[in-house]
Amino acid sequence: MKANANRAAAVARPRSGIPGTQSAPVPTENELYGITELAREFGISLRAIRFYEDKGLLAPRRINGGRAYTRRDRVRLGLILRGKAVGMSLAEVEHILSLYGDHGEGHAKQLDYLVGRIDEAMQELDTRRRNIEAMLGDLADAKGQLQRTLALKRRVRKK
Amino acid sequence: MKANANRAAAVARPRSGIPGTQSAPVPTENELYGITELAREFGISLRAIRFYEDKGLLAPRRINGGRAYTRRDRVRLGLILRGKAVGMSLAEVEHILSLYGDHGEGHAKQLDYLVGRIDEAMQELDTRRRNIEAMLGDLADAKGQLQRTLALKRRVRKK
DNA sequence: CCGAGTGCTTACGTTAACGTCAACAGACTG
DNA sequence: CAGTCTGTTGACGTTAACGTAAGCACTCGG
Repeated sequence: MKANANRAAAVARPRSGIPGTQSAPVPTENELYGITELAREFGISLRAIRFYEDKGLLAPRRINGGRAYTRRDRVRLGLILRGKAVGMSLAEVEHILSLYGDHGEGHAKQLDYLVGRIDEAMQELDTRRRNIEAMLGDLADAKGQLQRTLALKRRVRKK
Repeated sequence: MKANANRAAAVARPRSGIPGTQSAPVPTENELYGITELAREFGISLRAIRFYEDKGLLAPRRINGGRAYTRRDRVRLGLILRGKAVGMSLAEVEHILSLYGDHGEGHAKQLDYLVGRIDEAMQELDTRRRNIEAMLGDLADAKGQLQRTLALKRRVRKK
């Protein structure tokens, strides 16, 4: 267990890796996470995380053979899981993730295209939301009907 | 093609089945549908519909060996597909469908229980909806950022 | 130096949700 | 009466999304 914490810290903080080699202080964007750390945080298996990587949804750097995730990776993982919770396939999630990239350099044409894709994605999500709202409405109806039946039963019984 | 329409009608309307045998006019709840009819209407395959039946989500009566679906079946099929669109598994859909049943006879205890289940289902759906709204928000952010970048590019170019 | 703990890769197994294919039955249609 | 259409029942194939297991590497505390 002690080794556990140490190991995790070793992956998380390069400064405790090989002393001297990683002395260059990267200005921003530090904070690396280990795979178990992320797995625990999000309540999923290591296997699942590696699977997402196989599918190209994550691309952690390698430190000493082990995977090291940045904050950005962490955010992406969150988006992946949220996408799944929303009922999207990993392929769809990948598609949406591509809309978040570092397109700071893209040509205007490409950026326009991206905006279009985002609009599409938003419309699909909206459709999904409407479906959910329809189901919620139906369930509310069913519930109301049940409760009316219940009220009748109770009234009869009281008499 | 003519045979098609005739066949479909034969399944849909018992009066053109075996003349004389089906002369008793059922008061309400007529209108039967054939499997291809439903498949076309909902844009799914026959195989899928039969599959849902295997899974216990549909239980059409049999007329002459063929499946005959009532309006109620049609509604259920709609719910199934909507459930799927919402990201539910068939098992979850089945669970929800059970909340719509003809519980006109149930004991008050059971009806109470049902109301509870419905509430649960509604809460889960609400969670899903919130997730979708979060994604929509994220996408809107991404879009806004893109558009600002675009505006800058255009302004520079105009100069 | 060794065993525990963590991680990596490879490969095979599994479940859900169908699709595809084959072979066949009944009923019109011409 | 042969052909076409619609429908039925298996059996097998497929894709997605992992789970499980095996075997090896590394690293740290004792």
